[in-house]
Amino acid sequence: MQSLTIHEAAGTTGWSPRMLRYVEQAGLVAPARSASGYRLYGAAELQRLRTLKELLAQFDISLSDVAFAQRMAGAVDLRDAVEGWLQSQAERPQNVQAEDWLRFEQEKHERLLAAVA
Amino acid sequence: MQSLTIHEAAGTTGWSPRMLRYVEQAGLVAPARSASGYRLYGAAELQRLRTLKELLAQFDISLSDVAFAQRMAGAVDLRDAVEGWLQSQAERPQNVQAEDWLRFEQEKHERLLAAVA
DNA sequence: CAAACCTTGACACAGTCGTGGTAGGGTTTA
DNA sequence: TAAACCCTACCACGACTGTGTCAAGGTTTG
Repeated sequence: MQSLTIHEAAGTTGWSPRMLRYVEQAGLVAPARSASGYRLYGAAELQRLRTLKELLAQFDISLSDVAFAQRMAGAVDLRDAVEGWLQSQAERPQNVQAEDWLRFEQEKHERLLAAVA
Repeated sequence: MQSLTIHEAAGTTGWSPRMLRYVEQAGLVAPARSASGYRLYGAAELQRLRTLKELLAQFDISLSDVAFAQRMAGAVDLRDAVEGWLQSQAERPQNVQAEDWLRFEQEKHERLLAAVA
């Protein structure tokens, strides 16, 4: 068996057991469960936990920021709404060329395809 | 002059003056200023404020979520780091085809170009 | 000039985030 | 079977979000 319990996983990732449960609740890293309900962390989860910790520290962002990014990545309508809103500011003055619009629309379609696939 | 003061802008957007200052502090809608420092809301700002309100209500997201999305849109390194992390989960099991990687890399490069342009 | 605005800064307060505990109750294992 | 785990469900507490209100002082305008 190459799965660690929550306490062992905490030891090798730098998170506390308490935080591992919290991260799971946030929907970011959900380990498998044993028959009796124990969390079983595999190599993939451990790696994700380590890189997550690094991500938060490096950019000084929060778990909820990453959770929001994840939600956006999975919900095309949300993502398009937010990106559309952001698009409406930045370069309204002068520097909006037709090409920007084309690319924006094209990427939107690609995302739609990706979401369906 | 087609610019409204903060109180007038509040009236036509549904935000309170207090919240308009808060939204500005969050970096989301920054109106121009008069010589004496008064906030001057133009048509573009008013529109952005209305659609922002709708965006928050429709998806039940927070100002800080939108602020984070804006930060990601402007910082390629942050965006790539977060998307890369998200990429590392979802479909690790079986359904990762080479095409997905190609598209991911290609979009990364496009974003780099877009950021420089 | 006085009323009615505007500005920044501060206090307040409920709600959420990030964390650590603790309690009551199963599971594993020496 | 008893120690050492694990689980869920709470309480607590500081920091931040969202929002209102108030204070001290400048600006616009009837």
